[in-house]
Amino acid sequence: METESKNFLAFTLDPKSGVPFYKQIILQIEMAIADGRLNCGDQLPTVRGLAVDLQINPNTVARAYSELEIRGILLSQQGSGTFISDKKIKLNEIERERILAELTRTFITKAASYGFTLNEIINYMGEFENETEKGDKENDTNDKK
Amino acid sequence: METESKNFLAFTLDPKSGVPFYKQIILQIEMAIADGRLNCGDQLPTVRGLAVDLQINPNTVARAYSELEIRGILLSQQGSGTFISDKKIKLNEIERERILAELTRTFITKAASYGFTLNEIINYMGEFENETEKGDKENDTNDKK
Amino acid sequence: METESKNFLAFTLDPKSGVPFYKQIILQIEMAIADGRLNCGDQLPTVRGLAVDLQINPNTVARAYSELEIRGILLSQQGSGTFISDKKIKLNEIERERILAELTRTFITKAASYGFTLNEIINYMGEFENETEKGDKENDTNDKK
Amino acid sequence: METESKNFLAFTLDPKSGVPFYKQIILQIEMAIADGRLNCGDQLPTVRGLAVDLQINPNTVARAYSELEIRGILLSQQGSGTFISDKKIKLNEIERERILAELTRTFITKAASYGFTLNEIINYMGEFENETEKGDKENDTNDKK
DNA sequence: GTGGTCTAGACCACA
DNA sequence: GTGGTCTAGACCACT
Repeated sequence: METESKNFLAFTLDPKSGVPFYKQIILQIEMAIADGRLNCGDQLPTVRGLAVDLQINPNTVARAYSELEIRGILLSQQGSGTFISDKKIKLNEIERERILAELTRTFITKAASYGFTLNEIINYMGEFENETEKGDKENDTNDKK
Repeated sequence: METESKNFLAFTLDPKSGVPFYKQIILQIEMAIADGRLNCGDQLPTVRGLAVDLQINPNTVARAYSELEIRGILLSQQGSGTFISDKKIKLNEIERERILAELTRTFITKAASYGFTLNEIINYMGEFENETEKGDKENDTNDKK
Repeated sequence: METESKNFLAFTLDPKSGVPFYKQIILQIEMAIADGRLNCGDQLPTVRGLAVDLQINPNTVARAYSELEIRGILLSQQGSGTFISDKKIKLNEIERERILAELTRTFITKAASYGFTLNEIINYMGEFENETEKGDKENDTNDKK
Repeated sequence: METESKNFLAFTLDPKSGVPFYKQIILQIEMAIADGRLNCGDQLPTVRGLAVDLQINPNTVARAYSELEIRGILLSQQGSGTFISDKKIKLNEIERERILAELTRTFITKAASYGFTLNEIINYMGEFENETEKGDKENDTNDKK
């Protein structure tokens, strides 16, 4: 359950997380706006298209979009699509950290259940970073041409 | 809504959080295992005892214990109590590495959907580690005096 | 106390067996998966529907489904229903063999404690296979006419 | 949780089976008498000894023994121990098959949850038999000297 | 409509 | 004393 749109925006849904699908979509759109991956005027995937990509009920996508529209974050224009409005998202650091903490906690306890210690996990993440840096540089090179 | 056992194991419930009671109990047990406050063979509070302490229905505690038992983390025995399972994870190094890689990849992908960068994640995990260490040191200090 | 779904999936409960209702449901779902009557993505009867059919409390059905969900065999989604999980087991051949060997060894040791010989076990498994085949053929015949 | 006595009698307890410990012990003693591994006059392990071996409460072993004594299958003699009586065990084939069916069903559904098919399992058991035959012959040779 | 959570209270079986 | 099972019924949230 993962999809990548034109705008380097990847939605992922986790059915096991307990968080309802529509809330997962809302959160990911908000975060994308907050950190600049989505900007004022950008078009969002269509309700139907995103529903197909994520293999969920279109009503669920519609609910996420409509809630964001009510809050003034999205603008739906009949016939042309759904767009990011100019309203600023005020995602305070506390909220951001709460989400990261939740994801991290889940990850650590799951790894711990396989017998990995906190130290082991962090060390591995360090190696992971190094490997990925190499990959990133290669990508950078490709982008520059 | 708070209770403290002999081993510095305190359960607290936050009714306002929106997180179901039984999940809050599960999370606290998982974290206690992950950071070593609970170890193989340790006995947990009794279902009824914890229910009284937390002022909730015994069924709710039983549900939390039961989920952890299904997942192989606890072992309940009629008449004697509920204990941390001593499941020995027999994995060779290659399999261990493969599992950790898989868990990490999934975690990072999911975090990326919310706009967190790899650097941000690793930094946070560092803080995460420090917090746990701090807690341990405070306990050590208290214990020694 | 018997119900039959569209796909030749019949649940029956035996109150005299001493086996808890929720476990009887679990066993029947497991067997239906093992012999192919239930496949990835198939929807199960609704909690309330099955409860009415079996004339038991919906909580009892929910408990059975919930245990199977925790074990990763089912996936429940609020508002849409309960489905057979499409978990893809990614194991290479070596790991597969290791797991089967481990399971088999444990099974044979346990059976030996009850005085069953390896030959006896293998013969029984043969009959077990034949029974399932017979059932399948009967269904095939019924389907074709 | 496994122990082997002098009489080629191995007790195994499965805490996850749901069958109470005392019943597992009773069943295994009955089966051992029925198939000749235990004979009239044979001494059983002491209550304490078996409890230590199986890492369970002595009361549990005592309960199993006392239930068998009430049924005339065991005889306890103050100060000397517990012995098999001359009472015949009438374990009909139906009961025996029921136990084997239960063990087999559990084994098969567990293996199925790892993606093994019934055929695959049975084939593997065949190979397993061949390997073990070799081992048995070696043992036979050793025994003859 | 679907499943999820929680309560209250009963009864059973094991150690 | 311990945990296990089941019911009845309420209320909530998601699709």
